[in-house]
Amino acid sequence: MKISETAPNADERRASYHHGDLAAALKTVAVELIAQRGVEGFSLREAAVALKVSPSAAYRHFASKADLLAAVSEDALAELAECFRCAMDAVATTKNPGRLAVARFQALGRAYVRFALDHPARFQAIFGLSSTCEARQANTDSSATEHAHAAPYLILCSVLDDLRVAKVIGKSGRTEAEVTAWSAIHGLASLMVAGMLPTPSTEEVEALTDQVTGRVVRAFTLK
Amino acid sequence: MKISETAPNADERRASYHHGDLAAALKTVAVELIAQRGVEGFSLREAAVALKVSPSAAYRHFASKADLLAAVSEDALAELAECFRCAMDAVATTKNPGRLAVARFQALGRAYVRFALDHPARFQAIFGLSSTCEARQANTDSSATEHAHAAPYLILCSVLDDLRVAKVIGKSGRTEAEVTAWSAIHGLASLMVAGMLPTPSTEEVEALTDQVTGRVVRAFTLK
DNA sequence: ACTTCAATGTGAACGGCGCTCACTTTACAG
DNA sequence: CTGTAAAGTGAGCGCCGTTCACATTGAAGT
Repeated sequence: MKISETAPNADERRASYHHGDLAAALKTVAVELIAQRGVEGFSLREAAVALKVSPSAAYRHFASKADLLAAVSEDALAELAECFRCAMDAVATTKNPGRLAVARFQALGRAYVRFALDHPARFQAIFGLSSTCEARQANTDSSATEHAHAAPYLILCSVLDDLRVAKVIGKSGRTEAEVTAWSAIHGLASLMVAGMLPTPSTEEVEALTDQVTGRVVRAFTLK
Repeated sequence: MKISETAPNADERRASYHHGDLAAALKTVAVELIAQRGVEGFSLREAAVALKVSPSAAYRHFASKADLLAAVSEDALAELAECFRCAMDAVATTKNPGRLAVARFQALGRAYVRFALDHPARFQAIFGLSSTCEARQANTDSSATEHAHAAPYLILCSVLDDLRVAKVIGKSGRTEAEVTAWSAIHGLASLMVAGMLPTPSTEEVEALTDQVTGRVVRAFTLK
């Protein structure tokens, strides 16, 4: 993003032969192409052509197509985390810590679903490939996969901690809530992106999301 | 033409030129290949070679690779529905209709997760492609997608009806429960298949699944 | 029994793909 | 001014999905 601030003829010089920041440009155009054709329809060559660059040029910056996709996924994950932080900060502060934590939790749910629907390409980049089945023995041993979601996951956990501190949920519930809350929100967003749930207007989506997150809170609320 | 000395039965005679049931064979080998290489690594040509058949032969039975995958998905969905029915039938009958309905609901959750983990290829065939993003205007207009999940979804709904009749959940909760329960279970299975949750032993998986389904029930239980 | 025909499988071919390699161009350090 | 490493090029390999003209087969009609 910090390319065009030095000299006015920088772009032109770069355009002559060297691109300037082909790596970033590739990631950007990749997101656009994925948005148009889906992850499985994304083509490295097409991205190169769109940037008026030889297909082999991409391999100076990424070891493979999968590597580029992984980089896009990483960026998207950071973006999701940023959305989480924004959503939490945007929650109106309340004196009641319980209500505040619940509001934050629901804001996270809305942010997650909104991210998935607004940026399906990025969402697909994060969760779309996953290289399931037996074909992932050469992968970094699961710790990387876990780490990949660390940022948003940790934010969720911090809100769950808030809920526990505010005595909205109990101690044992706190642990269970990690998986349950993550599953419910992720499942909702996945099904919506996949078009397997009626995807109504924005307001209805938010209402539906609030329903789900509200039920999750209820599932763990101390009697 | 040399096939067998004893009795050239129908199968072997067909094997000379005509395969017999190439459509079914393609679907079967597709599942195997997807299990090995994942959906995105699946190749029509490789499937044809595995069956000792010309790549173009597949096009006598399926309009395209996507069409074959759709057929696999359809079969997998029927199989999932069958798993649901088996799981429900296997629940020990109880006099308490509430407990029975809850047990059935949890059995459904276990069946879903078990199906996803035991048959990741089939699970991926159902939910893996989905043709998200803008690239699905040529698709059948969402009613087909909805119908695609009709069978398992309807089974889930019937159990939710049981829960309502048994007064475990309320009337308003009954509607919300459809989306919430589906999202939670689907999200759990998706995250597990994607390896984004610690995938422990079978027993622990069942315990985790029961936790989630139990919490869902709790979320809708009448006070 | 012979013909006809629709169904099914073949092989070659087209363009697009991921990826590699030898080469060229550029930017910059010494 | 020059050498060197980074960055881009273009040809080419093998695989892919898909198509098309053609070959083979089983069965139905006469």
